[in-house]
Amino acid sequence: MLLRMSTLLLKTLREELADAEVPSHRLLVRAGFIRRAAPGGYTMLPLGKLVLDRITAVIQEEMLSAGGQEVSFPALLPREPYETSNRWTEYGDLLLTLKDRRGADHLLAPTHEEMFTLLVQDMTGSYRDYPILLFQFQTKFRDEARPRGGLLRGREFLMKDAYSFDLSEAGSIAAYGRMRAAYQRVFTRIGLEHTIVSATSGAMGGSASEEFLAAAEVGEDTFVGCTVCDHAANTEAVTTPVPAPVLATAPPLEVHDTPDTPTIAALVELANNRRLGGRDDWTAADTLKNVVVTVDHPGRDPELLAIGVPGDREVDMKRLEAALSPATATLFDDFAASPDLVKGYIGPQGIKIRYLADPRVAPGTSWLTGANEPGRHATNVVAGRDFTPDGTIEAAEVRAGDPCAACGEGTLTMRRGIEIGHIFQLGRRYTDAFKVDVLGSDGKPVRPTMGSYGIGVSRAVAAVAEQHHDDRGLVWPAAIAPVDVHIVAAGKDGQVEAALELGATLSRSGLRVLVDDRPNVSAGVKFTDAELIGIPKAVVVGRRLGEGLVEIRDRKTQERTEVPMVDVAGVIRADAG
RNA sequence: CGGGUUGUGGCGCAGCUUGGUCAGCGCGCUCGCUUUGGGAGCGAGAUGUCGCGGGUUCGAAUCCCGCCAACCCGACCA
Repeated sequence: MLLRMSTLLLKTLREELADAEVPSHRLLVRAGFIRRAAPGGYTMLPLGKLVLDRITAVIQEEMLSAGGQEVSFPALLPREPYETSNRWTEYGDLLLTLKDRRGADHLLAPTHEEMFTLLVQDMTGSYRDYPILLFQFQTKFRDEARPRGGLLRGREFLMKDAYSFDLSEAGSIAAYGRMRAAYQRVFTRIGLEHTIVSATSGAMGGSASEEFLAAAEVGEDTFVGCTVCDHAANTEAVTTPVPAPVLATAPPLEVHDTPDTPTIAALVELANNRRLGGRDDWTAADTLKNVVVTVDHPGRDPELLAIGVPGDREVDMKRLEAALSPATATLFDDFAASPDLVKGYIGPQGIKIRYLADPRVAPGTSWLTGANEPGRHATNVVAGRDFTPDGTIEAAEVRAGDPCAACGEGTLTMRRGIEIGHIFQLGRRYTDAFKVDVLGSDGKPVRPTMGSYGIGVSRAVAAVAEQHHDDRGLVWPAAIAPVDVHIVAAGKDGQVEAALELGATLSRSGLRVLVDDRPNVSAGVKFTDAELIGIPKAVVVGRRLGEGLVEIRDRKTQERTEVPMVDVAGVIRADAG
């Protein structure tokens, strides 16, 4: 393959786009890989399409060698299957729906669990047909409230989704393991430094769930690692170690007048000033903060729910929603309408609504909390004695330095990442919904269990750009660079002709080649563009052409070496992906 | 969904306060000549429904109303 810059649909921008913030977005636009075409929708220009296709090829290769079979479903689907699985409502506003000319409801699919399940139901009937692993590349649609970051979060994006169907739990776990390994190979091959973290499965439903996060400052996911063990988790999935049971030796509950203390800070200050309970060492962590939220279950009436967390912590709404999924939660503030709930002075004792507590609010722990009367708080409020939560919930914010639940020794560190892959065991959620049964070897019906495995392909382009750039531009990993070598004709005197000739030679030897043969463009411009575009190797055909020498530049290391023209293919090939 | 900021040639911006040679600048683009190893020089050009709709006015990029879009922030605590 040989591309000539003089004819390539490419326009690099000298100046920054005004509204591009994140590095990948800025650079991909400036270097001429993508262009915005719609809110949350991007056109892949020739260079961008080449990268996308190379990533696609890597994924396809690994999926096939993991035993996958490729199919392709429509993106435009009727409502019924999603009605059956309940996702028409559960997916909420994120689902991009439309009506056809007859008024019938359709959707532009956000993922394709339903269609894969129906296909397998349609085409299998016997245990002999299993196990099955299917995958596709497909444009997915989500009606994002706020697309951002260019390719990082769009309303339309390319995704590889795969689904495994097994008749045994062991088979399903094995499929999960194979896909997990395949994903590691994919991300390693395309040059993404990634961490596998425990996750929640969200609106897709399911149990065991892990995310592949590419570390990047602009990532929307926060994940934790452990200083001692190799535990890693999305903050949404972090579990809080339950403190050792405390003997219930606390003195009886006592109510105090605590005027003007609607906030934890004011309460702690007053408690110390007045030596509440004979102490002057109260801290926010001794208090129990009770937050009321309105929970919206899809297709059901909203419910009021109180959440109890130690007073030194905020409620993390993302963690809360993950814990309540598929329901969504909003902070409740209509206290005028609920006289039972005294804003700023809520306590769990005798509360009339459902009450879920942080795991730290373990039986036997004693708290300073609201007395459910204006201007009054209670001390020695003991969990399990003075109140019993309706359950525990992981909704409190996670902080660096929190103890690790996995090993019990280390503490948590926090980083940000881009979700580039998500794998989870779906179980029978969809095979149940569609009543998929096949005949087992014993003649009895068996219901397949599923796994679901997704990779954001277009997002991966941006993730790679986030991880591989410098102040001059992009620095593509060799395995997915749009081409292997960028030949720059630096000057005059037949250098363009020589560059094209060299390009043709390299191309015949199987390399992907881009030749900057633009006439009347100065060498400086060509060098700057080459660095912006970020091809791993550049070959400069320039002033020593007469001696048969050209310069090879490594984009990443900036290293320059002069080599005889005849050796170029060998040197490039040694490093090409 | 809320808040903030912004919409003026392909890109980046000025002009708006105080309505009337305000349709302007830089980059890019076209043509010619020169130049050619680090975003070249000179000369000559082309490109605008000033986001959209309505209103005020003799006259609107500029003032008023409505809408749309983009970007950023927040999805905020007892």
